Amino acid sequence: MKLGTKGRYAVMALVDLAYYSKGKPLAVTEIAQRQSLPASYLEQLFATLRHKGLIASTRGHQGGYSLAREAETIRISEILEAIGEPIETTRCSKTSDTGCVGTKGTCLTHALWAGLGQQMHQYLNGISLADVCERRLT
Amino acid sequence: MKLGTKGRYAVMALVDLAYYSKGKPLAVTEIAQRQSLPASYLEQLFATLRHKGLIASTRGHQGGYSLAREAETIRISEILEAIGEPIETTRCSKTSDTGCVGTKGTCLTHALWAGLGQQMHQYLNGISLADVCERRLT
DNA sequence: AGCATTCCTGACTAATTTAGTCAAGTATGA
DNA sequence: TCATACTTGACTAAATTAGTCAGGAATGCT
Ligand code: FES
Ligand code: FES
Repeated sequence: MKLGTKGRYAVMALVDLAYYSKGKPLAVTEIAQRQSLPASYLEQLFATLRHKGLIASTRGHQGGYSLAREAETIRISEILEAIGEPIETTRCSKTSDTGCVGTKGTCLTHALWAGLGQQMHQYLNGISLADVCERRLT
Repeated sequence: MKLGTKGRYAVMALVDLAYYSKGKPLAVTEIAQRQSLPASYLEQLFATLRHKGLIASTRGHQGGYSLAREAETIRISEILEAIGEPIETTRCSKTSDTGCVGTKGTCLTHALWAGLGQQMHQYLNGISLADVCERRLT
């Protein structure tokens, strides 16, 4: 049950973006250096975040990335889902081929894992980028 | 952010054990069949669960495994930790070589992930095997 | 005693996922 | 025109997961 670098990096980068960008777009290399993340990897992540509409890009000289919306309105749960790091506590939902669906609909532990997933989602959905920036965390 | 089979299988098996064992020990193959889990894999898992003191074994004919303690006193969080599926939302804690510890102690998102981890642990710590058996889940 | 049953252990492996790198191209402003 | 910076896709090394397999050891039943 671990969080991968993809999700962590994405959130770190967006927090950095929200924190240091003053209206102007920031270059990937700048963010990568400041957060000590691999720049080429971050470029990949930013590409998908852009496709998902969380950030906007400006090309050419003085270009870079900026948040597509206000930091207050971007929730952590959104970022993780956009980057492809979803909360998967159950294994039965989608395909059902690898799923643990028994004869009686769901396995004995389904409700447990579903509850855990809901708990996590609730937490991450209640926190915005701005909250992290200003350290408003419980 | 996904739960591996190791953790899920361990909990499923212990729930089965708590649910179907009436004082008598149950064989691994029986549990594996009922929950449709790979038996040889489950044997491995049960070995480590025994070493951690969560279950007890009886060898020979009519042997099998039984809970070492009352189902009411075994928390899900214990099982996951025992089986080696810990909650790892941060990456800085232990070794610090792969950690994302920046110059100023902790990275910008540390508190966020720590909060998530605490949330998860709290949830799983508040639920016992007996709770799952009797479907007392929120 | 002998035999079936069941736990017990360690080594080994195939497949998947993660965590990236790298190279080449495109757009932009100075 | 040139340096800057985004954009894309292909490729890969390493780690982790999810098991299998073979053999051994204890126990109770007949
Ligand atoms: S987790 Fe949904 S059926 Fe097992
Ligand atoms: S998660 Fe602890 S310092 Fe980044």
